[in-house]
Amino acid sequence: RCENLVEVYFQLQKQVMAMSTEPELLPRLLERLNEVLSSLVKSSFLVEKQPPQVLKTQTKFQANVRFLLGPRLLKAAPKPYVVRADMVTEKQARELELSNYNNTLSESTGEIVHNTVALETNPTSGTCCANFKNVLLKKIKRCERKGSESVTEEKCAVLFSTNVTLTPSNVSIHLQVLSLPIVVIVHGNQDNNAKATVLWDNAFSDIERVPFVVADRVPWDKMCDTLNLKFMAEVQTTKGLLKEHYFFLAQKIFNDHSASPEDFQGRQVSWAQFNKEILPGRGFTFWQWFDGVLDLTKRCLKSYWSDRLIMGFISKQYVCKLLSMEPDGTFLLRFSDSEIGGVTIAYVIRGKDGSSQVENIQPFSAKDLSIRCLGDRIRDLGQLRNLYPNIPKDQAFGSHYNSEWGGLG
Amino acid sequence: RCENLVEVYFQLQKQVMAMSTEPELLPRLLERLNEVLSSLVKSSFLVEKQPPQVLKTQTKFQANVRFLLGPRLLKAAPKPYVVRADMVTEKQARELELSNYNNTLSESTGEIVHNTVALETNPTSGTCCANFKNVLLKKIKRCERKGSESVTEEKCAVLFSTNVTLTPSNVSIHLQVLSLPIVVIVHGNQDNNAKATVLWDNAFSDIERVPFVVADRVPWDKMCDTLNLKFMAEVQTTKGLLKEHYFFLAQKIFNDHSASPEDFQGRQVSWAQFNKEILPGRGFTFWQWFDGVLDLTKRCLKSYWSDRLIMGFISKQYVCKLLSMEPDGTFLLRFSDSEIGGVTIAYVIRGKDGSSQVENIQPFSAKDLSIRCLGDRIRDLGQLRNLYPNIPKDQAFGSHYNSEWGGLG
DNA sequence: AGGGTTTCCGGGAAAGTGT
DNA sequence: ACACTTTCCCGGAAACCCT
Repeated sequence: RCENLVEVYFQLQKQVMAMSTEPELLPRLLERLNEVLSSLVKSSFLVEKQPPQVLKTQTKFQANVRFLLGPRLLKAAPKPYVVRADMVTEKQARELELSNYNNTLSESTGEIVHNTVALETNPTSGTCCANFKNVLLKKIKRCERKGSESVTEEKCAVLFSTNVTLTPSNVSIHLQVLSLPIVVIVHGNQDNNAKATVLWDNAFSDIERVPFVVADRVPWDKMCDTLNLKFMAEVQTTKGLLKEHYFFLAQKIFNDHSASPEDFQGRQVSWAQFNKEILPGRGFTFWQWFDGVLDLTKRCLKSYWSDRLIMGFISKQYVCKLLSMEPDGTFLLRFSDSEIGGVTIAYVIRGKDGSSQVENIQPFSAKDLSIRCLGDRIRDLGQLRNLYPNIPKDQAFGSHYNSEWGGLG
Repeated sequence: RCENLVEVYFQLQKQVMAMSTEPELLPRLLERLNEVLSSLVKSSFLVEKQPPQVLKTQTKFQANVRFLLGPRLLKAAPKPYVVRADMVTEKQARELELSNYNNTLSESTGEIVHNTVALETNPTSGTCCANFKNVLLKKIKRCERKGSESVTEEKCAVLFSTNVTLTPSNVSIHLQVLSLPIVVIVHGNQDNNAKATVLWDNAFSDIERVPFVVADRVPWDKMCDTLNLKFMAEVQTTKGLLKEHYFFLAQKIFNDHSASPEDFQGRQVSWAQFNKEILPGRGFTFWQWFDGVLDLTKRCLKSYWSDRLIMGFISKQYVCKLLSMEPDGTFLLRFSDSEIGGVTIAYVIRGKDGSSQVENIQPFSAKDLSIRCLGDRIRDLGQLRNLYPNIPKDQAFGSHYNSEWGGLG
């Protein structure tokens, strides 16, 4: 608790003042003490509630900053101090960081409506906060972009700043703190790509860094962890991704279908592979596809996934190999490769002569599944008998059956 | 062409000036002439393109005012004159009218963005206009409303105003003109009711009136004409409403099922009956229902209506009487009474014993018909044979058949 | 509690912009 | 021509407001 540190400071100050026996040392000691105090005070000004890291213009959002030492150092403020929130570019953030937050901002990169809020000490909780509700970014001024950079790769931040005068010492001090990096969008169709930028940044940036540099390529292992955590967080499940899933994802993102799982271990994956390059023969990037899966699973398949009824991340070819050796009507579920946010059923038809043919049903989208849920659709399809490897479908999906046909236009 | 009048004025002025033989009369004559000029000039400032009479906040709209005498009287304007557009309440409009447009506006009842536009003379067309594109009403300040009045009954207007200095005489003059009355809405769900207010006002207001008074009740005959004109304009058809339709509508709006068509002729219908009172047992007013029919017909039934295949405005009871005397499979189309914007098929089933039963199919909405059109739906239904009175359905609807079953998820 | 009124905002459609 | 980016705006949902 940093308030204790302040107490230590004041005790030290007293001691130094008392120590008037060595007058030529005193000024230097005091100066040093003041520096320490200033740095301590500045670092106790924090963003308690971050603004959304994907921020849409013309859409209200919330944020909250807290001055930990406020209750101690602003005891009898004559008029309430006001905290400003301003949009700053990555470049501006970097300059601020370089100046050790001693510069002040010249101009912001986007107008925030209702961007000043009083810094108030709540007497009951003893916290000193400025609570931004109903803040709204009206318009964003984009930076110069070089080459293939898209606006959803551009990071900016909200700078919270205020001037306060500390009560006992009467020292005036300029407090500033940056939010986490933010990607500003103007329409929902940019949400995907903005999320990719934020995910990459959050996962792979060093804690101490020049804002907002981040590696351009990272070990595939780390990417796997990130995707796994994201999947579990987004879908709200405790069942994470498995080794075979990672293998499939590696094949997809590296577009390499000959390497072994071990080969992928040591590989590096680039930002371009993650969300710039179009997957061969598809109209979307790896992340756009993966995010589609996240969305579909979150919305319609959470319980199925958590019951491990969805193999999901597996290639059509491999499914074909697996199923062709199984009895008639064996099926499994995989995410569509060709369609964003689709899940498809693969099943085997085995002739009396022992010949086998693997069929893939036209993928279901979240919209389809909101009309009739997956369980019911599986029940409807007579050609499906056993979930791979060998679970009778009624046993596997029985608890997900919802309604007989009828009802629902 | 009022420019001629100006010429007459200038000639008169010259003559009067020349007529210095009677010096004591001169000042009075001149004064009178100036009055005439002023009134002439003022009345040549017109709204060429009216703003929408149902105006939604936060939605761009256009308008255009024209100063007919501009090209004649503003020949060498030093700097361009600017026309303002301001929202005024009905009360303010009335006060302006009373002052004969000599007052100036103190405050508007809603902020219009980009509300000043230059009054420019187009050299090629020789017109002097101020063209408001990209105007937008940001917010509306509602008036005090008494009792049961709804915001969609509130009329306001746009006041266009400017100050110009006439070139030859160097007289400065304040030009003002009001738009037609406007109902301001904030959401599409108010559109219905706003349209009712506007329709009533446009149809039943006197040309000369205090803004914006209008009768509270009007002869049913006039209402019929109005509904008919509205129907034809909205649906874009040359086939209007028929006597029997009016009779049915009268029964509905007056909630009187015993009166004869002649009885209704002389009746008065009130605004309340038109769009305030809820139809008994329904959740909507007469106009809301009628507007639903307009919308449905415009969007999905235009050609059917124009081919007179839709009886439409007819009561369930009367249909029952008609059909019960017809052979099996005789059907007709009527607008649903219970559902806004629905069309239903009534048909007769006749048993071998001669007994007959009239059935009504669940009404189709515009959404239903956009999925599969009415013609196809009639084709699908095997129990339908002949359109009342006696046209084989393939003959009546054949040209409206569109697709066999299949296609379309 | 319920209807009238307004705000919020997702997402389709179209316009604008750069290449 | 095309893809990226933004604006416009409909209409569902929720909040707000007034009984």
